[in-house]
Amino acid sequence: MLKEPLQKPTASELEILRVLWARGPSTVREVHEALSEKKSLGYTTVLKLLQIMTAKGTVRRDEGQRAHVYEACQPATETKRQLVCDVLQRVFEGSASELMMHALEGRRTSREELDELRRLLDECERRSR
Amino acid sequence: MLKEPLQKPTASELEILRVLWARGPSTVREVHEALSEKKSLGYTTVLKLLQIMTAKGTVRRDEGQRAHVYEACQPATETKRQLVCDVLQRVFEGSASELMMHALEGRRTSREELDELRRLLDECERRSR
DNA sequence: TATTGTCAACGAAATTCTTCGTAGTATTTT
DNA sequence: AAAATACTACGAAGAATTTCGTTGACAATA
Repeated sequence: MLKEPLQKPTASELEILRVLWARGPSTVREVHEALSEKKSLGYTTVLKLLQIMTAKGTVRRDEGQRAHVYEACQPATETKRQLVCDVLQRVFEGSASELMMHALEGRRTSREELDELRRLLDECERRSR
Repeated sequence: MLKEPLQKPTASELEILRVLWARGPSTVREVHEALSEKKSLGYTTVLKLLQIMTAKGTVRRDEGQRAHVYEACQPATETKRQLVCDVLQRVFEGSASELMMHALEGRRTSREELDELRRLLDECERRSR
């Protein structure tokens, strides 16, 4: 059953995806070790999650070696886009500026970040013209 | 048990909150009718959700009338900030510009929206200086 | 007042998520 | 080869979510 990855990853799945994005293709052990630095989590828990994600089509695996190597099916940027679009719709009715407003509010934003944001707007504008 | 609303609302709870934010204090019937325009949902489902949310401290209710009147405990802006901060951390490791990048990507952004975004950045900068 | 309609409370089923324990198999070390 | 180690598969328990049906109280109406 190869389903399109229309469904967004759950909280736990996202944590695993982040490891895979950061490390690239990894074994269960490697993912488990990476996650263990942040929180206590059983090895088989990670294994099970990866098996579920494989079934969902979120990740694929290379069974060539005894320790299967897992890899995200979608590029990080695509999944991130999907996740942000989801809140954009569900919380802000599609208004990017409202989203931005709440993102900037309640946190100090560095000079660099502000510059970067401006650069993004410039680019977006150039592209739309 | 009055718990601080540290927990983020679930998907269904958010839908209800959005109605309460838009309408202001409302009865179960009113919330149900508002939601019914978008999707089919039983009356008691909405009632139950509101009862759960009351228990969690997400909403409070006025039992003065036979039809209780529900109201969000937190202002919309506070909950929205919380939700966006959550993805900001969970998905983008706190980088607002990365969040923005993915939000702008994959959708046409209107001139007005861009202007508004620029205005937000100006304001943010002014405030931080 | 008898009937009909409205409402809250409760329980509970169905689903999804999260987390592991156990068992079995393959590999490596003694 | 025997023992220890590393892995996958499977099942399942527990928690959280979502969705209603049913019941009983109250109110409006005929």
